Amino acid sequence: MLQVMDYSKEPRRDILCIDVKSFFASVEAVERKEHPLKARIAVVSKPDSNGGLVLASSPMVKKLYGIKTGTRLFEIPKHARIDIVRPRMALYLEKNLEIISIFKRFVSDEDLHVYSIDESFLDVTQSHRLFGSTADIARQIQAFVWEELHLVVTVGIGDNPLLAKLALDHAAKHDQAHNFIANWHYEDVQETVWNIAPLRDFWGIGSRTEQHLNRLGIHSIRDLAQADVGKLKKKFGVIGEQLFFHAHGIDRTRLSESFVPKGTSFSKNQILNKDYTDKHEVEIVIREMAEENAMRLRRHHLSTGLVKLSIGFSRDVAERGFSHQLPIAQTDSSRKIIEGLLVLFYRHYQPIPVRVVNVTFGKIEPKSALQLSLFEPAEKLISQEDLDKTIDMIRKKYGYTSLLHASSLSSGGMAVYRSKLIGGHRSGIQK
DNA sequence: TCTGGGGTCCTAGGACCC
DNA sequence: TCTGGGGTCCTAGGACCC
Repeated sequence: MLQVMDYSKEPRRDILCIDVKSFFASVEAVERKEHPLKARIAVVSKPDSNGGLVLASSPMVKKLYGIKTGTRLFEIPKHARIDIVRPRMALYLEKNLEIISIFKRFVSDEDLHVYSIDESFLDVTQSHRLFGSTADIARQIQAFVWEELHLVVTVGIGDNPLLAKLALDHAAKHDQAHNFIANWHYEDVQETVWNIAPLRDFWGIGSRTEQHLNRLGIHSIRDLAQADVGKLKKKFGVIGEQLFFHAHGIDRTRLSESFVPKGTSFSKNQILNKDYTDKHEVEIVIREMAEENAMRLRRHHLSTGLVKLSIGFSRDVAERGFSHQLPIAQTDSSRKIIEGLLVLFYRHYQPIPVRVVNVTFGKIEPKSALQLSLFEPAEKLISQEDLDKTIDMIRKKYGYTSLLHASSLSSGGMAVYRSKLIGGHRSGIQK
């Protein structure tokens, strides 16, 4: 007996999920006046290190060498005729904005949800009178993006955001014959959604959840749709229930309601170029990362009330590392933030080689008036604040490298290197 | 010799309160 | 005399996404 859903009460919207084919690599191709589908480019996170990671590769590179996102640099054959390119995040961000401006010709702001640097959802239910059918709108967007930017976009169409996203990932991206557009609706779930394999390719299922499901005898999306919801809920909590409904193509998210940018945390993550055995060198890295993150706070007139520090140990040891957080008085002061992080660091430090450092600020709030602490004389507080602002101003004008704390100049310091990065990647902007 | 970086959400267990 | 119980908040860890 097949478990099938009654879709008559489910929302039916006209949702597009759009992404740019091999976005970073395609932008690089266009910059070189090449056709994005014919170019042979791989954008690699750290081209200088064998451990560098492919962030995007041209369709041709995928086809000829099987190189895709996540491939390591050392896995790329030496003889391969591929341009290995350093990421230019600032450039991609610019192109992203141009593409979004094209979307806005077709939908109002509330019906647009920018999901990532190269993926957006559009609810075009209200756009038909002006622009025609859903498929017409998809084709017009493709045409505009091609004419104006020479980029190829792929479009998934569905009754809700999930179906649109699945249509995009599992059909549109691979289907050049149909002009990179795919349409999935409730009626097609059994022939489309249920056939997605392996499990981990499904949105929301990673390798861990796949293993867990396998242990429960669930090996396909069809199996998942036939499973006992009660049991899933018991094993996975609310996620279990959600997985079950997703397997049936059900998703009640309304774009116009869901689009509430959270923005509650800022984080900096860094895999060090070697294992750090000297705790002072780790401290310096923490200071730098905190400083950069604090600059970001001040630039946006925000403050944090919670600092988190995660330390990952070297792969050579059995221990994994630790992660701790500490509430602090709402602040944007580098000094206070660093103080909190170092409390965490020295409270939990063990003499084990460190390879990964993560600094996160939580409880981010708009900065109101100057927040005075009861325990600190007001004058001292203000002067520290002025100092931070001055430092930021100079850095904004002359670049991060123009002002470094003395500690950053020792061998553990990577601030200079990192200053050339935006979002962890080279910005491509000359300082 | 091989470790990207920036996010969000969920959960279990403990502290604390009434 | 009693191993109460529920709510809320916090923390650490895990899992996922692009």
